[in-house]
Amino acid sequence: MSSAERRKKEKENRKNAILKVARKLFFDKGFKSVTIDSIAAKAELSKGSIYLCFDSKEEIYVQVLIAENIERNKKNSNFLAKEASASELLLGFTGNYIDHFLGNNELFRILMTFMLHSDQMNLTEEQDSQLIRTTNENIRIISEIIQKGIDSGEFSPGINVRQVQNAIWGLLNGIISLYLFTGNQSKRADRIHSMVQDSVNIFIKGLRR
Amino acid sequence: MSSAERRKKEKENRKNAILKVARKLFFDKGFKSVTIDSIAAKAELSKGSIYLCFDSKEEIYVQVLIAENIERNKKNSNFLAKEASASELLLGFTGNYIDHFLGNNELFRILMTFMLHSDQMNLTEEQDSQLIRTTNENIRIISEIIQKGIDSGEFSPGINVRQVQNAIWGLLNGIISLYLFTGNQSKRADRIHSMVQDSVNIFIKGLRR
DNA sequence: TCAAAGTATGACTGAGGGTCATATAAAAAA
DNA sequence: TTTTTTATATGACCCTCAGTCATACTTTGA
Repeated sequence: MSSAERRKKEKENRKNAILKVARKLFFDKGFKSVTIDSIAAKAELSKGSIYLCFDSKEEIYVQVLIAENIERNKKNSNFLAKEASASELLLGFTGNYIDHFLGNNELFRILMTFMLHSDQMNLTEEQDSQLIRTTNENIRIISEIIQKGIDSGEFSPGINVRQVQNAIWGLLNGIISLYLFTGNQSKRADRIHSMVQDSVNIFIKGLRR
Repeated sequence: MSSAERRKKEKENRKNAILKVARKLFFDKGFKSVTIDSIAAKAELSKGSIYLCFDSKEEIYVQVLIAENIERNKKNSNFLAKEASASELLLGFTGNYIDHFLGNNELFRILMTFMLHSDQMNLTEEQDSQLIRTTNENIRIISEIIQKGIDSGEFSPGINVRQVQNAIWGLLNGIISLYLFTGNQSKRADRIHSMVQDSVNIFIKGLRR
C-alpha cells in the first residue's frame, strides 16, 4: 500500500471514530448541547483535528444521519420478501418505522431538523444529494408495497404510487412530531402505536379498489 | 387610571411592540440569524430592556407563535358555518392550512421546532399551556368537521374523532416538512397542493361508512 | 423638595464555533 | 544518515452572541 493510500485510509478511520463518538453524544445529549470540544475530548483529539475531518458541526451532524440511514437501509432490505398482503406489509413497515424513532427521539429530531432547514445549512452538493438519496432509499419500500398492492388487485390501480409514499411518510413523521410535542411520558408509546395503526388502516381503506 | 395600572399597560404595549419587531425579523431572516441586539436596535431599545419584558430569546419566539395562533384562530372561527359536506369542508380546511404555511415557511419552522423541542426549551408552565391550548384551538375545527360528517351519516360512526384529527394534522405537517426538504422552487407549491388534496381524498374515502 | 421605588442602559461575562501560527512527525531527497 | 520538504496535530486565540448587572435616570408619592 502506498503511503498516500494508507494516509487516506487512516483519515477515513479517524472520521469514523469521530462520527461514532459524535453519534453517541448527539443521541445522549441532543445536538445543541454537544460542543465540538466535548467531541474532541471524547475522541481524544484536539479541536483542530476535528476540523481537519469536518468543515462544521452541521457536517458531523449530517454524516451521522447519513450513516444511520445506510444502517437502517440494510435492515429493511428483506422486508418485501415476506409473504403477506400489501396492507399487512404496510402496517408492518409503519409500525417498525415508529418503533425505530420512538426508540431514538434525537435521531428523529436530527432528521426533521434537516428536513426543515436543509436550505439553511450550507452543505456541499455531495452531502446534500447523499442525504436525500439515502433518505429516499429508506422509504422507497413504501412505494414497493403500494405497487405490490396495485399489482395484486388489492389497491386501486389509479393510485399515484410516489405521491402515496410521500403522504404516508409525511403522516408518520407528522404523528411522531405530535407525539414529541405532547410529551413522551409513559403510555404515550402505546397510544401512538394504536393511532398510527388506526390512521394507516383508514388510509388503506381509502386505497382499496 | 392608577399609576400601577398605567405602568402595567405600558409594559404590555412595549411587549407587543417588541413582538411586532421580532416577528418581522424572525420571519424575514429565520430564528437563528436574528440576534437580541438586532431586535433591540429595531425596537429602539437597549438590550437590557428587552430582557425586562422577556426571559430569553426562546420566550420571544414562543410569544410570536402564540400571537400567530390566536390571530389565525380568529380567521378560522366562521369556517364551520358554511353549507357544505364534511368532505368539502375538510378539503377546504386542509388547503387553507397548507396555503397559510407555504406563505410563511419560517412560521412553520417555528411551529415544528417547538413541537420537536418543547421539552428542551424551559418555558414557564403558563407559556407551555398557552402554546398547547392555542395550537389545539387551531385544529379543533378538524374534529368538528369529522363529527359533522359522522352526524350527517357521511362518515363511519366508529371513528375516533380526536385521533383522526391528530392524524390529519400530522399528515399536513408531515407533507409540509417534505416540501421544505425537497426545496421550494417554483411549481412545488402546485404539486404540494395536489398531493394534499389526493391524500386527503384517500383519507376521506377511508373515513366513509 | 426629596427620598424611595421603578425603569433604562450598555459595558461586561461566559460559552462555544471556528481559525491559524507553531510544533511535531513522516516522507523524500541528498 | 542527515537534511529538506511535506503533511498532520495542536490549543491559544478570535469572534459572535445570549444573558447579566452595576450604574444612571425617571417617576411617584409623601
